[in-house]
Amino acid sequence: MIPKDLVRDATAQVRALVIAAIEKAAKHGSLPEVQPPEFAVEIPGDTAHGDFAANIALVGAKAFRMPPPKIAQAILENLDFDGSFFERGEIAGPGFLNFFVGREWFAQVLQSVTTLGTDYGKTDHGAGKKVMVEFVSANPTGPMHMGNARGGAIGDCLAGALEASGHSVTREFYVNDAGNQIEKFGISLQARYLQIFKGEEAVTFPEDGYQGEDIKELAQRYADEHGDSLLALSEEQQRQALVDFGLPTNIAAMERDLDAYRINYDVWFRESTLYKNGLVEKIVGILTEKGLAYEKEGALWYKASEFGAEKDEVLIRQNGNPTYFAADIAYHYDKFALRGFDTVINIWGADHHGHVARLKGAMDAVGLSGDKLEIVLMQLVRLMKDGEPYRMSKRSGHSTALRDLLEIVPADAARFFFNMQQPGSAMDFDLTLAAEQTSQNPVFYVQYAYARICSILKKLAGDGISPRDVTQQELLLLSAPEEIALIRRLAQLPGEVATAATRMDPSGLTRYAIDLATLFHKFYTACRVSVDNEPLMQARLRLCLCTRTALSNTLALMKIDAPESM
RNA sequence: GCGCCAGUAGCUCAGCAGGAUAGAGCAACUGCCUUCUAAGCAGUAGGCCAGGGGUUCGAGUCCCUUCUGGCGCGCCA
Repeated sequence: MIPKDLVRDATAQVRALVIAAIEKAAKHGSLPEVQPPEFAVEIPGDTAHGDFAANIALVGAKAFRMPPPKIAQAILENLDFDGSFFERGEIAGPGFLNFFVGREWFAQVLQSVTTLGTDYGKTDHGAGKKVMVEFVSANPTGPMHMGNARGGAIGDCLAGALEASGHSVTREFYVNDAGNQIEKFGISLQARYLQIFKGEEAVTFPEDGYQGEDIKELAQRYADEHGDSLLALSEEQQRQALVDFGLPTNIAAMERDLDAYRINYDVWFRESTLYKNGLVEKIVGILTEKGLAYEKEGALWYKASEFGAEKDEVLIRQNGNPTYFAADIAYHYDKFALRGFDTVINIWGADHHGHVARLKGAMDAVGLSGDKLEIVLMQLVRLMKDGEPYRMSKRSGHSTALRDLLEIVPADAARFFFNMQQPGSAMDFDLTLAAEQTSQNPVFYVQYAYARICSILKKLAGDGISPRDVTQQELLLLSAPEEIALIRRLAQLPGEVATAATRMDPSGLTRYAIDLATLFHKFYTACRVSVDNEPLMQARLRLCLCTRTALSNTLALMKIDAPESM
């Protein structure tokens, strides 16, 4: 049995050791016989405070009715480290119990990384739970913008973290190919199309139409391919033909752009199917049956305020058309009730936060559980160039398209940058930094560490030296502070991945990668791999290989390349 | 007006669900390449964690409040 996560194992051991010590102390009478409280075991920021620390004495002051240092003392005296990773403990600060692992633990970490290889970092935290991540879901009436770019990077990397931590993941794109906006799309295309043949002045562009150049381009493409054949048809037929042409064109373009961004979906779900298969109707029926719908001013309303929303919401408009909200309830009903997802995660722009409570409430209302719906809200992105806000689109006044971004910034850098911050914080995307291949660019910093490792291996191979199996005894030769610090961080990858999944925030992974790179660079500066002491050289070579594995696995999970040379 | 999110070094951000002296990177300054990639490393400097109250052994972290910024509050999506 190969340990997958030695940090988790050691943490569990600390817990068990402490509990056992408390019981023993209670028997001797040095601690009162009471139920010990919940306590935390964590990795101290300062390694002088041990490898792991427990705050039991601090949180237990009330329960034991003793001052923390005394509690810590009683526990410490009863700790039995036999057969554990640990060799000693001590009391520090206001009453922390600090634990120090034996050197064998570090050797075991390297053995674990070596054996697991590309699987290192993966855990079974998720226990095979079915999770959907729905992200980007950009409006198919136009090109994707920066918000979609950020959502794409976050969603895809989060999906990666969920997969690596043992979930069964489905990546999904919701295509809004129905409703009002498609109508608007139709009339906009129609106006542009007619303008081509009748002149711009002859046809007034609708007030609330889509102004973008992309609409003009689509109309032009239709005209190029089909000429003025639409002029003979009815207005409705004109719009229909243009939508039937424009929608697939736009969707194909999104698919292509996302593919260049390394995002590939398992499912492209069409909103229109919810109308075709009657699911929207069914939802309205369910709510009506439960007495949660009522008529007012010719519309059908749902009592959203009874399920945590600020106010009631319209399901069916006066004109008989269902609202977007009605379709969204049906869509999420489909996700949970019909397709059986245990958890559904939606990545939304922060401007949709008003929708969160009512959609969760609606899940409860139709007899499902709103708790299983997780919404990750991300703040908007501001593009910066040379320290100033920047618009690079030629289309005046409009937001920048994802495909324009990818022409300037490599997908590697974009995916990395969008995941350097938590989704919840507003982001300035520094184009200058992301596009330039300089030392300041964190992506290159990390990739450089990887390339450096590869370079060492190549150099040694050129000298006829190749890595061989190393014994635990030989791994114990790694004792420099830089070596120990690097191994300690290597050990944390499985936990980092699991945390990213649990918190639904992949940004810890980019920080981890940067950290690992830093620690490797420090090791590189302090310790030479190619030394006369053969066992030590092999141990260091092993450390290099393990670092390469951890870096590579971290980047691979985010679909970021790790180049062998730079 | 009501609601949501945020305010930490000059700039961009961390701070692990309350813990030990508040951390990185960039920018600035000083050092380190005859040996595995200097796209690197070491060091210096930089802070009333927006302000004010509270909760307790202990608060950047939790509660209240004020200020500032962003975003919502459609029979739009």
